[in-house]
Amino acid sequence: MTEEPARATHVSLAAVFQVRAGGLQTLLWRRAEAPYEGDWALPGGYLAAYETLEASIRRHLTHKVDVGEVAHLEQLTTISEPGRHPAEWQLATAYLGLVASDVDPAVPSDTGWHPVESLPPLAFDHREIVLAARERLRAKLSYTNIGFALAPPEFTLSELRDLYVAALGHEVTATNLQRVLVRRGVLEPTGTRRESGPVGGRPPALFQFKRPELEVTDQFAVLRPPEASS
Amino acid sequence: MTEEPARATHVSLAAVFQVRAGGLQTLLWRRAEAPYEGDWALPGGYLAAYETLEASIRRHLTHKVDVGEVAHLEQLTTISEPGRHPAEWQLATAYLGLVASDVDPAVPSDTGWHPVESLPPLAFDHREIVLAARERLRAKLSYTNIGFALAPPEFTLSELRDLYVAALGHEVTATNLQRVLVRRGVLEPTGTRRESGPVGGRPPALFQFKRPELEVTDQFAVLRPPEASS
DNA sequence: CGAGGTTTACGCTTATAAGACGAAAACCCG
DNA sequence: CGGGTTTTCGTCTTATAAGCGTAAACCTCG
Repeated sequence: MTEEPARATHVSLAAVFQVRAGGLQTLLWRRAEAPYEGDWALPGGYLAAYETLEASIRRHLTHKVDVGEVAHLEQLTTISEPGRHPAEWQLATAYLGLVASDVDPAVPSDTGWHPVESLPPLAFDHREIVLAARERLRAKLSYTNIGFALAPPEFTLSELRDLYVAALGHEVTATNLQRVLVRRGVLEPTGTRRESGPVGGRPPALFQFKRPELEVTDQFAVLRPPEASS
Repeated sequence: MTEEPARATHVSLAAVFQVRAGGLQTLLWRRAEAPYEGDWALPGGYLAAYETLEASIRRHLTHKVDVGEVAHLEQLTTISEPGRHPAEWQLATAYLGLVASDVDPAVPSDTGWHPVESLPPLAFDHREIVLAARERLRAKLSYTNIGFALAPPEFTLSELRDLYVAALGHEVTATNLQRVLVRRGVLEPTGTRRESGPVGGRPPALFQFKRPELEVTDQFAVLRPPEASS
């Protein structure tokens, strides 16, 4: 029995976040065709033959933003509700993308940044995807070094705190942020300090993330194994 | 421009775990056809037209195990490497399934349980999927109440500890396990105690999980917001 | 019926991590 | 040089987890 299996179309989508104007914003483009003509949508598009999902989302992102500016990209989930597209049977694999706050990539005229706090009407199930992506980001800020993808190469603790505040949506004290990140070994001072600005005040020390690859802090593994004694 | 997008085949797969004989084991079946004829493989199969991925994996699991015994099922990731199937362009969405330790579901003759510690040669990329699923399980044991899906409705602390030991692969002290889980409010004593067995010893108290739905402990959100003062 | 063995339960102590707070440091401006 | 501002650092308090020892509750066997 060699029946032909059913084949759905498949798209890759990405919720690309950047902290702008003190808030978390996501990249959207305005659809010019039905369905959902005129609504805003996530960047993405059809998977090409023999193409990897990650290659696909990178290819489609290229049309909306310089993909070199996307500091982090990870798969979230695959959505398969048959009614998610009104006209065809289409699966969607959602990605989370992050852009550092010190760049302002050029985007086409149909594309722009929108605060996640006040999203316009979105096409398909894209609103749910954006909110799920934000939850993933918030969770990972706690137990990984994913903050490196939101921050410039060098930054002061106040600037980093502002990024965390924007992404997490609640206050963060710079003191504790420093201790937590330094203890985990993901943050280190560069040794230099910024020339003080026009407002005065003590010139802040500059910090950087030690490694620009995603790392999970295993410190949150409660019931962890007993220390291997030397 | 209304080009036809490319369409891959799509399968759902599940790494179904159960603690058996003191170790974590996964459900495998032996392939009778090429490719990978004779190798062991994860349960799963083609996605049917207009079928949800979760419905698909449940349908395929039915052929290998009583799906009613699967206490937890969650999506892991979607794999799209074009070379993962030697003959066709096939995507795969992997699931993690858990079966409580007090049941022994009937399985077909081509299907059996295998210790994750010593897997036989597996077809396709199924070995990686099993190991990734185990990592997900281990992580979630620390910050969710997912243990309910591995444990019987009622259990002693020693039994629960044995389940955690088997799943985590390292020692766990019953004292700390109890304190951690009770503090999080996921575990509660039933009030009854088990009649003592033939070995003697103090009869243990019986416990149960409060809620059989997956819950995430937000306690691991470091840098959490300041307490809302009343 | 009591001693010894076994398993569970519980409380005390120690270690570590996080949050709160205030003082000191380092700069600007007038 | 004094006042204002921002950063930095240390300390105190609280919360959580781990280690450990002892008590409790049951069995069996002599």
